[in-house]
Amino acid sequence: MNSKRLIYVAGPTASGKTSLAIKLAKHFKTEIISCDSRQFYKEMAIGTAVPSSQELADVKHHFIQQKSIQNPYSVGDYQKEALDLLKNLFQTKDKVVLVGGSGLYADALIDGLDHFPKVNSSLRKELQKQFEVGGITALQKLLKKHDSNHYKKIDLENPRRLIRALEISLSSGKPYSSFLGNKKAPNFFTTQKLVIQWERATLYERINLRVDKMIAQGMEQEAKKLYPFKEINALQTVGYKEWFNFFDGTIAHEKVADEIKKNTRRYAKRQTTWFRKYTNAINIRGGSPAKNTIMKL
RNA sequence: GGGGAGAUACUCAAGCGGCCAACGAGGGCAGACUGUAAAUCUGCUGACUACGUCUUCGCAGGUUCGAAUCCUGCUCUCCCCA
Repeated sequence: MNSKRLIYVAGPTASGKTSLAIKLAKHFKTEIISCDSRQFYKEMAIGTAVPSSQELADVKHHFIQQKSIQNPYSVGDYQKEALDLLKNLFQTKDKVVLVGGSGLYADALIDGLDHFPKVNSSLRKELQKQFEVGGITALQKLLKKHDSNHYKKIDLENPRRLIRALEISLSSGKPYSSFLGNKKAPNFFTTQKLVIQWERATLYERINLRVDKMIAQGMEQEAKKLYPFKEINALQTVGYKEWFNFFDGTIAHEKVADEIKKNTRRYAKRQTTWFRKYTNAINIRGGSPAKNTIMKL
């Protein structure tokens, strides 16, 4: 039996993951790994509700504010880096806390990730162009030709998915699906997932409050600074996109907050859907664990 | 007081005799997800004892085999003239 344990604090945005994670990390005298795909970036602090400087001082955090939006960073990169870090941490700790709302990133670390070959970026642009010219059917036809297996399984209406499968297939000369299904979960630790849950209405109130707080903290200025880089992937993010729309003149200033709130609700919904498949998770209702929960960890 | 326009599902908004439980958009709800993931995509959205039934298009009548669509009256809203 493996004595090393990763405790993953999951839950939708604004559910209180940060404070629970800190509580747990302090209790176990350990450190925190973030799996929040936007808190990675040092340029995005206010709009991603990064932990406060006090919180960061209390517990050592990893993957918070350490990357730049200028450097593309993928789940694959994260998976490798976080796994190495985890190995290191488990040298001296029995427990490590993972926290963040990016389910894909958490799963990649916990369950492993298949290895895919590198893709040159011009290929994606090329496929993107084909999509613009020939529409979704152009991509569908291509995929049918290059990976008829995956063609049967994939969401054929989703250009992103089609392009990804195609860029792998085309650049490697092997079908995308041939790279699937070989992943192995790391075996030097076990994982306990905690999912924070709130009544829908309560969560929405928390989201609204958080957005108002972000705006009060100067979210607009932060977004303004990043506006020149609005095409960058990392900035395809709730909260920033809406400000960019305002700077573009697409939406009125007084509508920005409501739009952010709405899109944050939708994001939270998608997260909830993702976490629903964590069948062995401990549900933390109302954000704080029951007395005996910590014992079980 | 006179003239005109309009009232459609949660909201906006098409429809102008049968193909209408009613186009579309928004909002909401549910779902998918292997390097763009705070991204991207899909489905549902009158009610129900649901491959069928029932009740809807301001209200009340009428015409018609048949109306959200035509007629009459009423109520309300908006605009113009007094």
